[in-house]
Amino acid sequence: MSTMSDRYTPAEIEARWRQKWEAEGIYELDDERPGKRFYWLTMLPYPSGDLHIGHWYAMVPSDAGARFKRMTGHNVFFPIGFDAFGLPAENAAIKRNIHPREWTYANIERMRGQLKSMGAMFAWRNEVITCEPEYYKWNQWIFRKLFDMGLAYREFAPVDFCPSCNTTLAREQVVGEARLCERCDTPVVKKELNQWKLRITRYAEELLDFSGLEWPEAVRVMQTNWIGRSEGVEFEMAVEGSGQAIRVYTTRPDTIFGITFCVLSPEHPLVEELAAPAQREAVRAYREQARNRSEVERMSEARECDGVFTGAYARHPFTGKPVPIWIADYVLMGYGTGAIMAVPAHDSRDFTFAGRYRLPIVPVVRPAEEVRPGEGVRPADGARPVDAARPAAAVPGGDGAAGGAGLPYTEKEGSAMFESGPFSGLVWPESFRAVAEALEKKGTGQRSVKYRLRDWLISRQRMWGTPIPIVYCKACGTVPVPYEQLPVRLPDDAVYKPTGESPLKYHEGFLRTACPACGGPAERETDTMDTFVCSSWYMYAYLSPYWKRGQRLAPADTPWEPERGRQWLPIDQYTGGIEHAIMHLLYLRFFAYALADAGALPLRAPVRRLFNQGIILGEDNEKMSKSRGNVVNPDDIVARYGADAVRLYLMFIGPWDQGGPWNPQGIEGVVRFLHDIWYLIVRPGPAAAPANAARATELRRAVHRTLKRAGEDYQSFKYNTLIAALMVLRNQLKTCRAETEGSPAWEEAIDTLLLMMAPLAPYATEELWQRRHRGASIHVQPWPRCDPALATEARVTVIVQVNGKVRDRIELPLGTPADRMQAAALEQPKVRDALGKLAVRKVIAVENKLVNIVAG
RNA sequence: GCGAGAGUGGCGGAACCGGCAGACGCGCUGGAUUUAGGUUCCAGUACCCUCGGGUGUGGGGGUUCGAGUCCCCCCUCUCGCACCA
Repeated sequence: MSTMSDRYTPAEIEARWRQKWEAEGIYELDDERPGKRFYWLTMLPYPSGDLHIGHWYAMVPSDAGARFKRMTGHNVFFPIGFDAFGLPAENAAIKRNIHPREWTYANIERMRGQLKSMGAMFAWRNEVITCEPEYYKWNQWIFRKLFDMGLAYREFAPVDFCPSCNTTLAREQVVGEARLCERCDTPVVKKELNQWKLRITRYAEELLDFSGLEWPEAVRVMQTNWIGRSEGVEFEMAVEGSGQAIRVYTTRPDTIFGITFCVLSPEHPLVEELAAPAQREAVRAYREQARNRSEVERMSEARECDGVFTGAYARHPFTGKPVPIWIADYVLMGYGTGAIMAVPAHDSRDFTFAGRYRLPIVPVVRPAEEVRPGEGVRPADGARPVDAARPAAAVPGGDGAAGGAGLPYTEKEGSAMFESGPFSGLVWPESFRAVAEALEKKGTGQRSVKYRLRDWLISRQRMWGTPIPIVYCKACGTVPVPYEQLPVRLPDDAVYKPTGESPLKYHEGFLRTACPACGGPAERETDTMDTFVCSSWYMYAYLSPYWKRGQRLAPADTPWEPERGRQWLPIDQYTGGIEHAIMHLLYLRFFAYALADAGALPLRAPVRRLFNQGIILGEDNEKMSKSRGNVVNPDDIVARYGADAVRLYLMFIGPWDQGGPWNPQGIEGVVRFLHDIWYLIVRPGPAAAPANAARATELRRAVHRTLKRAGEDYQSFKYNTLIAALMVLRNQLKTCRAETEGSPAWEEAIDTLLLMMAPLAPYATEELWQRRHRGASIHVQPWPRCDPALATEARVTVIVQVNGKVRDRIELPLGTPADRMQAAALEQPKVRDALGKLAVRKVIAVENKLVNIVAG
């Protein structure tokens, strides 16, 4: 200590304290530590090999929040781990002819060091690596559990396939209108395959319930839209000349009298049967075309809705009139019943379709105020037989001219039915209810709720993932691997070839097994699980990593120590990127429901409070990417300025949820700030001026004002304004140093400043704290107490306006009553000047703020 | 098209419930120190101006004693969803 330099040398200081904290384990999980338990979580990183500035931006402010929480008396658990399965490892393995594990663990090794340089209070002893068999055995256990509960099933169906990643994807992993792979931006293709899915749709309704969750509005809205609940009516329409009926689904039963045709999805099972002999060939050709249509074609902007008449007619449920049945690929088999009633006057897609094939357009709802009482009480004439094979002009009454301006009219709020028989005049939502009830009474329809959410496809044709614990036996069929035989391990000697196929398919040792049911020869499932399975429950695993290591698993187990779960769950604060709004955050909630129903999890809402940080952009305000050459390497900046400066700067840039561009010059400001604090403490000040009591009191007020502000800003993650407030205090300390240094006020100011800064700049504050106090770490100190009397000013500056323009300012004691303020204001010479000859009409006085004199 | 969010100096951004617009920082300008550059320190920095003041928060209207903030209309940008019946 005697040779201690007075220079600020972050590299030396940071290495020293990092070592000390680690040796003392001050950040590790400790059930016995006093204080209310608080589980603070940042999303676990993928071990890509290099820590990106984006990782810093995600984790550093999160760490600051966790540290503040600890200072305010909480027993904080802030774990970290690695989401270690995934395709990049496999690609690297092929390229270098090594095992993906080698690549992955080398990256983890490197990233651990980088993560540690951040100076975060991670509880490293609870680290979890998801590609460990002791971790993924629980993925398999959970899969098995879901299988037993009927929540995991295998289905042969059209699925999205990424030709570049050579694997199928979940619906959530297909992005945007162009339908690109979420990982590699390649357009996905449709394939029909046998795939394992998790029945997330069973929880659709519950997933819409966010009550009690402090989650950002944006996430709640996105998830709600993704789940896409709609309330409608499903009803039967008899098909003429056959015993069959088609079931259609609509959310607009009030427009039912406007039906002019029906549309089945090309894949609808009844199509073949219904098609009239004359139309059979056209129907078959269209189905063929729809099946082969590539995604690109389907999405091309020039594409219009097309379809083919089947030659069959359905009967309108109320009028009994025949309605032509078409097939068209704008109707999807995967939603509703795969069949619709088409009301072109009140649905834009039906409208386009009707326009193209010149089908009639019959309006039956319009704004309520435009519907005259008693209008159109006779049954509508909307559904006329149409010989769609001939041009519409030749169809009696089928010239589509009934439409006119203002169509399609799709508004439902405030709309009323007309020309709809007994329903005419009914206004939404009465109109919905009345038609729905009528259909229900007939016995051919019932109200029905549909969701856009699809089941989660988890099969991946990749090797570096959790093997799906299923065996296929010629005799017994699909057999789940028994709990006690888990884990099904990945082979260590798989051969990686650039064929794009999973090596598991050719690994005899893995593939060939004995059927758990009959003992006969059987084959293992070679698909692995989506890595989002790992991240759907890792937060519980952190509590007791690799629980039941080396032990046999049983159905009644819990993948983590149950007592720990009861003590520490739910996660009190979760932070991470908004890009996970749908996938990870939806799967996580689904898993919580499923695990709770399995009796494994003691709660259904796993995350109480969520915060999404923004994205840090390159200097050019663009997303960082190697191709743009605007990537900021945190290691370089740490080497130059120290981790504390990088931490401070990332939090100073702007609101955390906003992200923003990295300005390489901007960091200088926080570097100066750190230097200023450093030299205020370690170097003797200027020759002391006589101690000044008034200055000292002023300083104390500033300190407590800042303390109040800092506490508030920490809680709402407003680090940018928090740091600005600390800088203001720094400026004041520099100004008043000569007159206050050495006084109790000065000492209080310095200690308080260090404590307020500790969560932001853990290294420098620890070093300075230890130089002043020697002993327990600054990071186990309590948050300083704020004196509210000092935090508020005794006197306030009141502005005086004349007709809304500022003319003067007056200093008044806090809480001066309005009439006294008014009197004081009117006495000011400047105010008198400004008033001149004007007569005072009115005076508005707002306590502690302003006086506005209205004159004219 | 639907949904969400955002438009404030040269730049990042402040501004609680409607009450001094531009805190804090970067950059820039001038000065001091320095052989020079850098560092550091001091002063200045929204715009216009006849130095009294005037104008300013994407544009236009409105409410109010008073609007960046509230209401209506419009424009621009970012994100999410998009044949979901």
